[in-house]
Amino acid sequence: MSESPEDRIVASVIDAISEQRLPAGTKLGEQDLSEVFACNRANVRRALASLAALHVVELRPNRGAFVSSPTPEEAKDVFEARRAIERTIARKAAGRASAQDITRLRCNIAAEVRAHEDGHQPEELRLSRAFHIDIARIAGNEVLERMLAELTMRTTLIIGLYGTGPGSSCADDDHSPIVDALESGDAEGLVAAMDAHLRHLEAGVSFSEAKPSSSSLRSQLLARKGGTG
Amino acid sequence: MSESPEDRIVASVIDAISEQRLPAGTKLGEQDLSEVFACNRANVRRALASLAALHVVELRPNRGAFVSSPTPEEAKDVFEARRAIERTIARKAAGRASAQDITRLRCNIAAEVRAHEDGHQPEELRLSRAFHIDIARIAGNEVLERMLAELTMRTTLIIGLYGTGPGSSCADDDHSPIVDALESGDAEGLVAAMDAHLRHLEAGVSFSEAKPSSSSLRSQLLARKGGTG
DNA sequence: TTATCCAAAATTGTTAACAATCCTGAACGA
DNA sequence: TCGTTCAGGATTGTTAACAATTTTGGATAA
Repeated sequence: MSESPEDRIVASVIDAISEQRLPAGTKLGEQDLSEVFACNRANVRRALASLAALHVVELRPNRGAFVSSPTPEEAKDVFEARRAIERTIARKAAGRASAQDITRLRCNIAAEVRAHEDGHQPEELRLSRAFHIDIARIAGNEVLERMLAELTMRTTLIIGLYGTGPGSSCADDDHSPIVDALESGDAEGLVAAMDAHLRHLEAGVSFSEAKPSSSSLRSQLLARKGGTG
Repeated sequence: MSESPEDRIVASVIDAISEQRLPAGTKLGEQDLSEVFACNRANVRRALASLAALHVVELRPNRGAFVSSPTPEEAKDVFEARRAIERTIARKAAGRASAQDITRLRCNIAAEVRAHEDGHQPEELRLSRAFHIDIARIAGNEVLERMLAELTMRTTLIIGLYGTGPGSSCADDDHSPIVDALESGDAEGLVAAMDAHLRHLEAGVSFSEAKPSSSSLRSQLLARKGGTG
């Protein structure tokens, strides 16, 4: 334990965004955050600076911090960068996955299917992200893993802003062929499966419409913390 | 104008590291920074949080902030990630460079050669980094560009820590073939030239030795600012 | 000499108060 | 009705003082 308040804020906000509890554009007031996380404003401000450096948050001087709203341009760049990163990760992860890794990934997919059938989209999104990050961990490059973590989070924001229909997120079981290729050690097959999956994901967004949104910050952030206090 | 103190600190520290004025492990004291940049400690602390999020700095609780010291493992990961990013950038930049871009890049190379002949290594390093980032800008993907900016900075730290000999940094004119391929629009040739360059760069480091270092923070940071005031 | 201890100095971490800016909403006039 | 103006409240930005921790340097003893 003994995690600094700053780290807790950063992790919680990223988690909340990754599960679409915090939509793009949400204002992150300093007072609110300091109350939710039981710390002083100085810590909040440092956390917001970190989040801004990670492109999670936009800081507007004298206005406050807002969850980033990727532009269509930015969204295109994020997808392209993600394809490049995931290709590299896939090629490296092939032939390096243990039986235990495969089991864990299949278990993750099962949970995804369950969440999908239950119509529990936030959980499904969280699991999908965990799936990709797990593969990055198997690849064994922490720098790439961290980059992917950032890009998947931004992808979630993009889908929340420009996604067409709830089913297109990660629903159709693109993940199974990925694990199959990973298990058989077929590097090029894995790269192809991953690329197809990402292009499928990208096809599910349309930049013609933008969804404005507002939400009550407090409840969205508290969802993942012990809310009894 | 009208740049926040925090942004100035972040930019200055990154610049200083990119020119090897600030070696790995240098302590960045809050008092020192607040005096150098004429601002209060709150701003310094926020800037350090941002720098930590960018892996420029390590924060040790109750100890302070230190310029990151990449481990050999991390160095390997950074090189690998950089190859992946630069390949993608190169493929995209090919066939998209204007005549003006080519001229600017050749001009940059000329300046690099001059700096090299003058034995002015910091300037050479700065120009080499600018060269790569310029190509990223030509590629037109800001996300990849920002990632490369971070990776090149970390590369500089790695070379400073583990580089063998001053000549191996970027000296041999690997950059000219890159511009040639870029000019002729030969995407695969460009990728190959870039990859060869990066592997050449990577060959210039050895993890058997680590160079301890210390430096006087103030002078290193002030070098790039107007020191007359 | 070398190791240990301890007080003083320096540095980081926290807090609260104050200043500056922005947002809200009602009063006012065209 | 519609747009403007302008206090009042809320929020962000700044500052200084204080607390907690680490580092430093010398005194002491083996």
